[in-house]
Amino acid sequence: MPRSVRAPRVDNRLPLVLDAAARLFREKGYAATSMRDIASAVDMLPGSLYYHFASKEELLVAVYAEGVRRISETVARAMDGQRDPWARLENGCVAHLEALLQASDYAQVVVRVRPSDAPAAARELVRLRNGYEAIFRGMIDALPLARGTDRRALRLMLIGALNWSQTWYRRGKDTPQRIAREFVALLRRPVEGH
Amino acid sequence: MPRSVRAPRVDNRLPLVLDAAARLFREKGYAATSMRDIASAVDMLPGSLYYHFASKEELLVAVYAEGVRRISETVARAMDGQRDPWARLENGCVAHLEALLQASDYAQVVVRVRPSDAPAAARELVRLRNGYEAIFRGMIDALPLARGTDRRALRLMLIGALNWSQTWYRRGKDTPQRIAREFVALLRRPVEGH
DNA sequence: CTAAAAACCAAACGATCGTTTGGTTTCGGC
DNA sequence: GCCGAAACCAAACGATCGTTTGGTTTTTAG
Repeated sequence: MPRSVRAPRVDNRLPLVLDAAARLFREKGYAATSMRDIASAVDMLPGSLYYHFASKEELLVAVYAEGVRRISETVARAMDGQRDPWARLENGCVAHLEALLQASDYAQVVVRVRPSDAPAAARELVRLRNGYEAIFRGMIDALPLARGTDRRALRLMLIGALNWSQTWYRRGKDTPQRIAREFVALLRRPVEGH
Repeated sequence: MPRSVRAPRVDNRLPLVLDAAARLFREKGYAATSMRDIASAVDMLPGSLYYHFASKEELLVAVYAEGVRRISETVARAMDGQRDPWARLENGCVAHLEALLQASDYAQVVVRVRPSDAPAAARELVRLRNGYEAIFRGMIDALPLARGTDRRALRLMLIGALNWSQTWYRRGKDTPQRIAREFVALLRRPVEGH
């Protein structure tokens, strides 16, 4: 069961494989990316990938888990140092969008790939994603809101709006900071006029 | 160029093919659905599909176009009869979600499939989707809003939140009506308390 | 009734898919 | 310096992929 009884070799290309897989899964999606695509991106033979992973789905899980880890860490880091709940939410959303739109192929895989794309690993992928969303739930629950406000709807609306930005975001025309701040502002202050 | 110089036959299974393709593209995604999957769903041979479509991408475009047509019609129909801009928006969002979560496999394909999944047809798919989003833009632009409100951000936030609901919606636990109305309400009235 | 177009069937094409198997190189620890 | 594990290579497996080609059936218009 323990894959390494002694230290791994330094020429281990596993990190490169993960990077390439993350990039390709993000660009083309899970189903449209072949093991050969990933292997040739790191100058390996396709079969060699199976030294590190038992299947394509297991490789996806590894990328997905790393994606969740990176978003969680980024968002958590952006939150502390802030006391005000609204400031914590705003900083968290900015960090979430920065990871999703700029920084990390891994993070984008979490949003792009559906658990049902890898049936055997679906439950695990959902479990991983729920782990992250708990952070978001915490941010929302800390907000002082008007009586009767549906916090679940608020959370789902905000996460949905942020994640969907992946489909229309254009580098250079928008910035994650502006988008996230504007979304939070639209919720916070009344939008109706006259 | 005109495929039929006389009336098509009544035993034409083209509509069944489109229905099956829509269902499978929605369930499994574009890349993970094979022409053989679609053919066997309607008891056809794979090659026979090429009498109706020159390629898999062309079949996707047909499904996608029908999806856009159905959402547009549903939303437009739900809007008229209403005078108040906020009522029009609310009814439009409800109709959008009903199409997306309950009614139509075609509509779900429009949200699920990315234009980049079919490179040769990507521009056409984007064009089709922009046609629908124009309706949404109209609804937002008609709203009386507080000075300085970013209408583009408002539209993108609302559409994103609605479309993303596909990933967490559970039949029986939620209803499209409740979700859409709650989302609009969260934007309309101030959410901050104390 | 008949010709032709519509709507398929039957069978295969080459390419690519995820994966396996058996061997080879290369490095870390004693 | 040497041995065993780590990290691959080389080559192929059967299955499945989108698509093509040539023929067959069925229906419609005149």
